[in-house]
Amino acid sequence: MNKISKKITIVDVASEAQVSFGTVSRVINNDIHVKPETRERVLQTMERLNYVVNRQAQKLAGGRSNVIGLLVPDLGTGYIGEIIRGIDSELTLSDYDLMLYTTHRTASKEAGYVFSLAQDMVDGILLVLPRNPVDYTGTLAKKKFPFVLIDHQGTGENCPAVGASNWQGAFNATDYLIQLGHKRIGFITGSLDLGAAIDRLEGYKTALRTHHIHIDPVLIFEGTFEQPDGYTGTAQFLDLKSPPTAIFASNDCMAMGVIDAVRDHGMKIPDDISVIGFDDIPQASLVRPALTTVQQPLEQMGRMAAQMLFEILKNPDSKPDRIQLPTQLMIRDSTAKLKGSSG
Amino acid sequence: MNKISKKITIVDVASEAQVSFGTVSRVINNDIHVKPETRERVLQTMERLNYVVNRQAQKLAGGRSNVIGLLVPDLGTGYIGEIIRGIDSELTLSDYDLMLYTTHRTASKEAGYVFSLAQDMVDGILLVLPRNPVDYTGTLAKKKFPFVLIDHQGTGENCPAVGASNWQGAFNATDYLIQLGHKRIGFITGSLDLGAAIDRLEGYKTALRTHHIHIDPVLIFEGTFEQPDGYTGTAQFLDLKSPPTAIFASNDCMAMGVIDAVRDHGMKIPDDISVIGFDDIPQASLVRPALTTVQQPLEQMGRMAAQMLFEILKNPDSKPDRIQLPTQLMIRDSTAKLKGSSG
DNA sequence: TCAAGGAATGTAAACGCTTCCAAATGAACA
DNA sequence: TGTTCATTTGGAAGCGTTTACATTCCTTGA
Repeated sequence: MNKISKKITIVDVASEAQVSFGTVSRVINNDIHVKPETRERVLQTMERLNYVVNRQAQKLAGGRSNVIGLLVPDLGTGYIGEIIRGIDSELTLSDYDLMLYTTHRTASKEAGYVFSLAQDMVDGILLVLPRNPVDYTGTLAKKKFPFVLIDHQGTGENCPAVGASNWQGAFNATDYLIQLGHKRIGFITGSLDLGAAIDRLEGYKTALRTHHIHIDPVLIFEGTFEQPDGYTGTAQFLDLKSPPTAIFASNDCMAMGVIDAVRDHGMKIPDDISVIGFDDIPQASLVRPALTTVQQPLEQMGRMAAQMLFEILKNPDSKPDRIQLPTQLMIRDSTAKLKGSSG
Repeated sequence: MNKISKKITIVDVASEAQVSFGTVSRVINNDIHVKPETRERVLQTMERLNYVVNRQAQKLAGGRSNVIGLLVPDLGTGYIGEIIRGIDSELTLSDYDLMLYTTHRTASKEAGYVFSLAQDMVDGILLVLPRNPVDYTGTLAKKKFPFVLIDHQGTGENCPAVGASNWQGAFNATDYLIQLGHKRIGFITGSLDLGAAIDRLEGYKTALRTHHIHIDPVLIFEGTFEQPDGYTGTAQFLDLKSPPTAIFASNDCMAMGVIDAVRDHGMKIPDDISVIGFDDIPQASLVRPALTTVQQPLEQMGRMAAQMLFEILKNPDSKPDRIQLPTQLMIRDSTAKLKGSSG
């Protein structure tokens, strides 16, 4: 109620509660060595004074800051948005706050800079898809800085990571198309420097092999996970003498490009051509026709990653864990039985 | 190259560069009183030692932290995502980092708590759409804490804010429908505790009045900006004896609900009924038929807000500015001339 | 040649906390 | 009653900065 409410510190709380500031600090940190009634008195005083701990000072003095960092490549696609939601929902249950770094933003500076910066801001860090994960994880592991990789790309290192079963997802999707009678299936890859992209490609290939279908290199277009790749690849496919009857894009963004290209060619989905994506971003169920896609549990991945990080923070010596969440084929309206197929 | 690369501080830099740490601090802060050659030497030493300033300590010692906060209600709709992208792109050009707070996450605790927390973490804060802006802005203004409101709701206060011309956007959209020959136009409102929602409703009403069209209360459905409202409202409209021939939803999310409801009623868009949304979220151009909507420059709003905040940070006494960005009608495929209309 | 004054640099104190060690208190036992 | 040991509390040092003030150095003009 004072004119200018000056900042309340542990010293203020201490003098109000008739204890030393050391004791107040102990209360804050749930130290055992405080008499219950003293603790209670201090807590009440903190309440009454609207005391809020200064995390800067906490961290500076060698404690935790109760802030975790999230490093993402960009905010473009909704893909990240889903992951953030998962993280956020986990944060709700904890006492942590979130610091957001986008790598494109700091691409100019070296990765090391970001980390140095992050390291004394946050207690741990969550990493989404840095294109070149080598430096990142190496640096962090060396410094024993707590981190978890999201949608990891399987660098040799043995570090905590949560990902999805990309291989299985791609296999199932391809298999499903084959069940529908499709034999010529175009595939648009993601950035092949990413483990996830490779796994998807392999899943596709394996499904074809399993059904003894020839893997035609002409039907594989190398993309980069960006929407235009879907368009370009599809345009290329449709110019073939023997074009595919179905197209499997390595993510939903590219699938949107595929849809546009198909439409621009005057063909109809799914009547003339079936389309499958990967990720199940929010848009996927909204476009018309609704996109059949492989659901990647993005939100859950974010949630799990946050959980894992908290676990590591709590118990720094826990051994690195690698979690793989199942993907699920979401059958919607962009796929159909091949016309004239007996399948 | 050392085994354990211990943290480099200004003291290390100072001793390496043969100056006192005070001088190093001066270099960091671009203080005039440093001999150019000394400055150069210090800068080179910092470079060589990979020195990175500790922002915790900076802030603690009374300086800035070079971190700004962003307080958003949630991460649901892509609406926020667009805004964040704008902010982020502005951040790229600056030396600031971003702290993300979601209010739902802290709803349990009082708003004051979040602010106390934020205030000593960040230099300034960007606010998106807190449902009850009163407390927030009041508290902040009183403490003279730098902040900018995004997509503001016009509380009486005179505080820095960037918004969009909701009224004009709604007017134009309604006017356009009328030009197409529509006379019975359903309107689904947003949460009417928000200024933006009210402005949109008023724009709609004014357009009708301007064309001497009766404002039928039956054609106004009160929603909350959530997708299901669009569905419910539309279902209700279509059950009317004299149903609307066009529906204007106060945001794109609800428009998606409208589309679903129309489809479920076995009617076609835009042949049987025209639909307009508001916001132009990324999905809008992706759904089929592509949604005609009022483009709200979300990314630009984020960008402007960040700019304003930086400006305030640089010059704390600059007078509060209220920016209103123009909205734009994006005509796509969900609207058409009224059948049998001579318009 | 010397004093005066400004430019450049050094230094102590403070920011709000944690942590470690020392001091005080109290309980249990002989 | 005194001793011992565990529990609880107090207080100093330090985290990496900024800032205000003190000091040193160099110019300049008489």
